[in-house]
Amino acid sequence: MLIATWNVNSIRTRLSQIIDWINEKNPDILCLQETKVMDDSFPIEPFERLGYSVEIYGQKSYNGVAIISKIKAENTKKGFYGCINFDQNIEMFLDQKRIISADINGIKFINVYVPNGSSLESGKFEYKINWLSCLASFLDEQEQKGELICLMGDFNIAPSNLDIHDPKKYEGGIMASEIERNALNNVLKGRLIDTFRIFEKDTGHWSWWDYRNNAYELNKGWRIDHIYISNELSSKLKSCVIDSSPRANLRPSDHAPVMINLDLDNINEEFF
DNA sequence: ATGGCAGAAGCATTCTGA
Repeated sequence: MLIATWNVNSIRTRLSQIIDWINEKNPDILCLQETKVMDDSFPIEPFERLGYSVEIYGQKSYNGVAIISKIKAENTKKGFYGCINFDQNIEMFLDQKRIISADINGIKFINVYVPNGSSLESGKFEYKINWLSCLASFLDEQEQKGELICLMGDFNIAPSNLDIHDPKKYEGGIMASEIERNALNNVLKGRLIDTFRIFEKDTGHWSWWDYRNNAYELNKGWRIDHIYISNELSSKLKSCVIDSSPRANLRPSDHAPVMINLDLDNINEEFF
């Protein structure tokens, strides 16, 4: 089962590139971020023609997430719905459409677009840390229910300095601060593993390159798009790759898709 | 410290992103 995540930076601008990529890779599940469109304007038909069903949670201009899947998703939840462990006011998170989750093949897929945070001094940074705290509560609830998890998306955090092309320049700053890394680790809590790092221990692998300063041509990137899975699924994990090729397209997204291969053939016998 | 590049909204320019 091929499972992918891709921040496409506008579904409408990137539609033909996404369709081309689906035809090439044939993913079973594709989670999108930054669709930047309201639900009634989301181009569902091109995906349905290819045999996919589509779950969307969008808004005008900003944010927006979607789950495209061959097997129809069930129990779709949009936003921090049912976040009973969270003692803060979640009202502040309702206007930004950044999380959608659904059950497919006995696994809860959680697709996130984590706020960028702008800079450590910004109010947006506080929002980012609070948002991650709410995500941690959301994950706690799933764990209490015994769910098998695949948490994926654009996290806007480089988990370590190996994930930054120039750590001396950027460490401690936005996307590379201890505060953000601690907040991310509080989501993962050792129960979720970074699938990319199972296969690749070295630096030099990026999922995002700034549009500016010729960053892609100079290969000055960051690894901020991640796929995490429950420890219990680790024996099913066959690969994790970043496909940087779409970043070389004309009018590309600034992010590249990340994809795992999960062998779920016998999962029902094993877990249920 | 700032801007650089890109997309959306909407029609000049601003806001936002990372």
